[in-house]
Amino acid sequence: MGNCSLKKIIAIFALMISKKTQYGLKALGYLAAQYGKGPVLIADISKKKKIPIKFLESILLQLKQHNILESKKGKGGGYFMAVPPKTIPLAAAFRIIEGPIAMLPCVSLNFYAKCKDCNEKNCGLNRMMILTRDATLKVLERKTLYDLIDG
Amino acid sequence: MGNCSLKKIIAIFALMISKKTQYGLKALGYLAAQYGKGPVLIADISKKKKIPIKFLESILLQLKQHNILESKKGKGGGYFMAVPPKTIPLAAAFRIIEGPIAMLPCVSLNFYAKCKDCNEKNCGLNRMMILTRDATLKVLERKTLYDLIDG
DNA sequence: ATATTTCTCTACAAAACCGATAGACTTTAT
DNA sequence: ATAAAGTCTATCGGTTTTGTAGAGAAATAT
Repeated sequence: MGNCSLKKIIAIFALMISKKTQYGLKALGYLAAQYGKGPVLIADISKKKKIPIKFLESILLQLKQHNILESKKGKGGGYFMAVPPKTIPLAAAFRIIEGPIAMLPCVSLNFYAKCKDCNEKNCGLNRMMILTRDATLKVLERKTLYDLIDG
Repeated sequence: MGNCSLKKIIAIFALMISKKTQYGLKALGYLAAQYGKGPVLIADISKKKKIPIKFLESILLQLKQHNILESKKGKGGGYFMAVPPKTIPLAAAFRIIEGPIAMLPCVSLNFYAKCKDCNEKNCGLNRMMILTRDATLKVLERKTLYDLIDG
């Protein structure tokens, strides 16, 4: 049927960043706003930003393992930013949270693999994807976690 | 955290492009190159571009239903571009095959959906995603199917 | 008319992925 | 010792992606 429910429309978002990344960036924005004020409870972030707590836990942990966040256990503990928010480009957070799961090999420098059946020196698609990639990176490398702060 | 290499970031953005979109855009590049030369067999595109034929069929059909391609049945039939390749922005093809170009529903022009649990007037993430959306669109609206032609 | 060619439509299914949760474990403060 | 808080492992169900199979419909050639 031609009837497109909202749910269906959302479902066809293929280029959309994942829920995980949305959660992660929202959490980072929140922690950026609290920078210098001491540890923030996972439960607090979860509540304020409406993020499922166990899911959030794993995201924060991952960010800690990549040295964007630090944590403190036990009473009075929590998560907090390891460095000033302005020093972390958005691109860095994206890279950590989204992770290298799949890719278009022929536009990747790090996980590069030649397109089989395609000479990329010649490939129109390759050329176009590089252009859009660079346009996006130009933004995400310039903006930082500080820019994620609400308000 | 200063050492966020360009390489890894690139891998992440490449990962957002589905197989379907790769196939579709490659096929369009091929058909763009054959513009004005009459119908091209699905089987021919499949063979030349190494795309699974039944998968390709559905993609081409979808593009036809959105008036980017035309087809002709029977002997001497096949698929061909409905209009000159230069008149179709990449963004149009992208939206048909993959869906929205924005990375979040709440910043999408053509597939907008409101964030629940988030006042987007205030949302830092929303602001950043709008910036990236505009950067990407600037490329994809300017470039056309003609630019997908190999060589 | 009939056979052939070619696109069209419906159905299905394996595999991968995503979002989310449960529960036990470790570390820290008091 | 106890409670608070993050850490780790394991898993689950549902959705999406990728791809296949096969019958159907339309155009063309003979």
